[in-house]
Amino acid sequence: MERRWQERWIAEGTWEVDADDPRPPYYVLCMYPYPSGPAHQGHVRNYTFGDLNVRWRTMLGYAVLSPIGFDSFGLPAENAAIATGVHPRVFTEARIAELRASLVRLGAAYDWRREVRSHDPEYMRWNQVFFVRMLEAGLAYRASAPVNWCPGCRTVLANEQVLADGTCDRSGDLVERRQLEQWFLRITAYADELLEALPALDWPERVKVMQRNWIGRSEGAELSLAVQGRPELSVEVFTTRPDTLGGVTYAVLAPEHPLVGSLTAPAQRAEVEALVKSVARLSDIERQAGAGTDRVALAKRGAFTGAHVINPLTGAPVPVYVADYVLMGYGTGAIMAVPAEDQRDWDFAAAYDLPVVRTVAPPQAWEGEAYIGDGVKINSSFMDGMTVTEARAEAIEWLERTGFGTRKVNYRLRDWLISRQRYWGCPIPVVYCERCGVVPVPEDELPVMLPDDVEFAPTGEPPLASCPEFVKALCPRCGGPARRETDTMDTFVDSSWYFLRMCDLPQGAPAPPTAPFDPAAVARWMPVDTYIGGVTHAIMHLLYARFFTRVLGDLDFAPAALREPFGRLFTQGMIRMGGRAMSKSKGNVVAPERYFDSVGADALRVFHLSVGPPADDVDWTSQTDELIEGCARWLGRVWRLAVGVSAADETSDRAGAAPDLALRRVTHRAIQAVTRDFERWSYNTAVARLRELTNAIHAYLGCPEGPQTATLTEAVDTLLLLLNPMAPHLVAECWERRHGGEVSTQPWPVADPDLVRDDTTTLVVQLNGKVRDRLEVDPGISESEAAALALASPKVVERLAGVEPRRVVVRPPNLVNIVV
RNA sequence: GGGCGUGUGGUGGAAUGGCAUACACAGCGGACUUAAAAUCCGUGGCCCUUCGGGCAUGAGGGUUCGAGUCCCUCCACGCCCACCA
Repeated sequence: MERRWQERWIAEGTWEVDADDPRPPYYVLCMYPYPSGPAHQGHVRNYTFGDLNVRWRTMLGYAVLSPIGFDSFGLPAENAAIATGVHPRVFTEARIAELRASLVRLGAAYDWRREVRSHDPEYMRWNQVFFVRMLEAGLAYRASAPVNWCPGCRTVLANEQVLADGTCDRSGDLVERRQLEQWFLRITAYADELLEALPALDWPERVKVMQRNWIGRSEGAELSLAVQGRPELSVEVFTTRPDTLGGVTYAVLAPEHPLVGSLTAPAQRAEVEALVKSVARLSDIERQAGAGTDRVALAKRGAFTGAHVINPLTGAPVPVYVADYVLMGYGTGAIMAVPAEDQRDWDFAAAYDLPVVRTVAPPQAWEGEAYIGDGVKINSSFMDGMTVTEARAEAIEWLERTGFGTRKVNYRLRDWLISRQRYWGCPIPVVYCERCGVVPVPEDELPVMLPDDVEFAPTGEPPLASCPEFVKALCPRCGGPARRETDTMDTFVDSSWYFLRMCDLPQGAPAPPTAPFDPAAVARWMPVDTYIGGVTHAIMHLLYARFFTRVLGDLDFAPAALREPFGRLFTQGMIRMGGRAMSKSKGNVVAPERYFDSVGADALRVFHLSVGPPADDVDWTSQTDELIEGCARWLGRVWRLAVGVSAADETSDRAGAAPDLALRRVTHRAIQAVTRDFERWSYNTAVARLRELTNAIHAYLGCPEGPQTATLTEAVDTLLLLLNPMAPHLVAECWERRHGGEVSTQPWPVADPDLVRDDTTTLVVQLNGKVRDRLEVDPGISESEAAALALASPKVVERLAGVEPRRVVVRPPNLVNIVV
């Protein structure tokens, strides 16, 4: 039964919409999946929520754009090639076919003409065009940088792909640090805009907070510390507390800092070099192992350089140390240390016996060490007596006036490292010419395709380097011999603009397109109205996509006014089993296919909708199969009501009686409740309301007066319409049998306000906050009537026993609270 | 260490400051059946002497006529970030 509808929806193009559709546009999108094979429960959950929105918005009268695609580049395909020798393209396309089949079996409504696959040559071409244009615009650049090298994947990773414990988020190997020439995208140029646009987004607050923290804007000052006796040298430092200048008793360079060599005196050289060498060997996790107050560990990890810098406020020379608690990757890689007002500096100072000068008077009973709170400034020259806030502003002005420093905003956000030393990705379209240097491949020669004849086994060299025909190139500028770039792009580049491409018709467009997407189509559909995916993408994907959308607007590919790609974002919870995320790599997967075969896709969909709030995690337990069975049982009841209740059960010759009115009330209240629940992402309660409606219809069938056709038809039809976005196969079949035709474009039912309103309501009578009686009253009851009724209640009279109430709180028509 | 979130029956969960436990799963009882499955109906927090009461939303305070909901302290769990200067 489900298959028939799935085939029909595809054959008839039921879910295809075009840009000239007269209905108002609405764009529903689920994060496009990495094709790892047949769908897992996380996919089912995600695409069920998406499909519900597509079908519901369609019934509300929108032209709903519902595309799908596959994030088809990435490591697993390449690892499979290493393991089995199957080409990544062959492997990937087989996995896509499996996942696509699962999505079809789920009954999800897609416009398949818009399918995007990252590894399609046309998609690669535009990736590469964007890169070249960004290179021209100065938004892509090449730099030598300390990078995260994963020995298992034999590649460099983005900061975001290194987990908190210093391991690779894919292979779990301990990540090493290496210095390599890499390609970067200048996302930091957009840091402020990405930060400032956050508040206006209709996104979960915690995702916004994560983005805000990741961008990590902090205001302060950058200043130069003159090196004593070396007028040609100075140490640049960033601080958020310029007011604490008077407390600077030493300075610290990161071990990788370029000045370490020139500042270190001969007498200290051996010790400093030993420290630098030992730190270079450490992974991030080992480097952080002593973070906190472990002074023994700290004592091992710093060294005096022999040099001094001048404290600009006091004019006093202070020693310069090298220590690994200062990170080259943040700020300037050097700090002015204020032990009195920074706990890390305090710890280091204590370990190295360095002086502490307080510049903020701590509170009276202060027994702690560093004091970072507010207070009165001391030992701070012209700032003495000020508050910290005042002193901060004054200090910056003083720095700018004296030329020691400038106001500075610093970001935690780093530029986006996109180079990957892997095969199964989009090649970076540049060549290296002996004479001209870095030269982009001309746009009419794009895309640079991946050669098939390469060595996949890890060699330490990128796989593309193993193909001489690929590497050997002619310089587009001088025609001389050149070497082609052998790195490919981070796959997050692919996922940063696929939603724009989907506004067009990648699979149906007249070839060859002259643009990555039609700007008019983008203007019509974008931004995505409802974007649904896992919270795991809260930082990387969503931030990169926001950045890319802005860049493409600024480079005239997309409408310049389009800044934000995703207006409303919903992040669904994870599926867990045995306390851990359900995933293929952990081997705790319960495949959806077996439920498609047994209870059907509709029952599995309803399970995912009903099990709990969509944003919450779901625990897959021994009880889950019973819950899914329960969903299937309910759908069976609906089926029997819709197509099994014969005319003989109905009598149509009776005027509307009490049971009819009661059922009509339940029906119309269900419309109201389900509509509200859909708006607020509360699918579990929407299912509950529909089950109540089902129960009410059952009860109605058994009422003494007997069921009436009109009432019954309205209730069952409404049930079907409200259920359609959840269980579309069942409803499509029932609707066709009852009425003929397609249910998918039926209008969403509208509740009759007269039927939603009660003609009586329960008035709760409380005595000192405890419920003592319940009275059926008119909903329009007045305060005085309600109070009088409550006070007249026999149960109240008995308990009051003549005592005069001190106060009577009346909230008609729901509650009267009598206080004695 | 910082930030955010969660804690309600046997289980998943429901509840604009106003009837706590909707809806479901499991359980129990019944109808139908030779029997089972399926289906249908009923029951369903805990305690007390059943009438009727009393006590229950992680613990303890507070605000309020009234708190699962708001405020404070604490406990437990989860997630994100983390020598970020």
